[in-house]
Amino acid sequence: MKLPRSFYEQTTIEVAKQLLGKYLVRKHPEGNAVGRIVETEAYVGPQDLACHASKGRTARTEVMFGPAGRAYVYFIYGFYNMLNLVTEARNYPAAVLIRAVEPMDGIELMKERRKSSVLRNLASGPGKLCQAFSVDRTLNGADLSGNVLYVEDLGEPVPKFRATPRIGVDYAGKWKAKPYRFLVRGSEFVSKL
DNA sequence: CAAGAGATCATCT
DNA sequence: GATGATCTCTTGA
Repeated sequence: MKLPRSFYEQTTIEVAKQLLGKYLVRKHPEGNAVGRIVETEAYVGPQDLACHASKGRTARTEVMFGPAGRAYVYFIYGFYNMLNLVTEARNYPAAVLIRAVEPMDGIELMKERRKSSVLRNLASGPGKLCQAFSVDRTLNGADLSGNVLYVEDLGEPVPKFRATPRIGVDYAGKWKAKPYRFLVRGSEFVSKL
């Protein structure tokens, strides 16, 4: 079943952990894409210096202040989109970054979009994943209870995982060391160990 | 292989 | 005007 809004209203850390092993589904006219989530990061609120919303409420961060269960997609480094899922209560800005998935369905389409035939290289990183799944800013604010982008729960238990500091947030002071990155143990589809 | 640079633009100062 | 929740390619050992 499709994860309901109430799922995303849990604490961000909890959502980030529980998303592991669930299935990210992207419906698209070209064809659908499905991947098993193997890596996430939690951005836990306004006090978290790694979280964009720590800079305040702006046009860009507005979505994170909205209700849980929507997509927060932003563009970075002039090249890449990042896909996040908004968590917690309205007016509390927090989200989970989807960092990597294991391709399950729509693999040919992903290979085309990524211009790579190496399975492990299709969605093993937040920028790659967005390319493979054709996620861009037109999906910013998209409701995850809709039929374009959502997460499917097949009732499987959350796989064994481990936690590390988040990637690429050296500027975040004491927050950079927090173990808010979660990876499925043993998966070869994560962005890096 | 590991390390480093370059690409390129929306967003905020 | 600076900078970033990245990726890819090149370099050199």
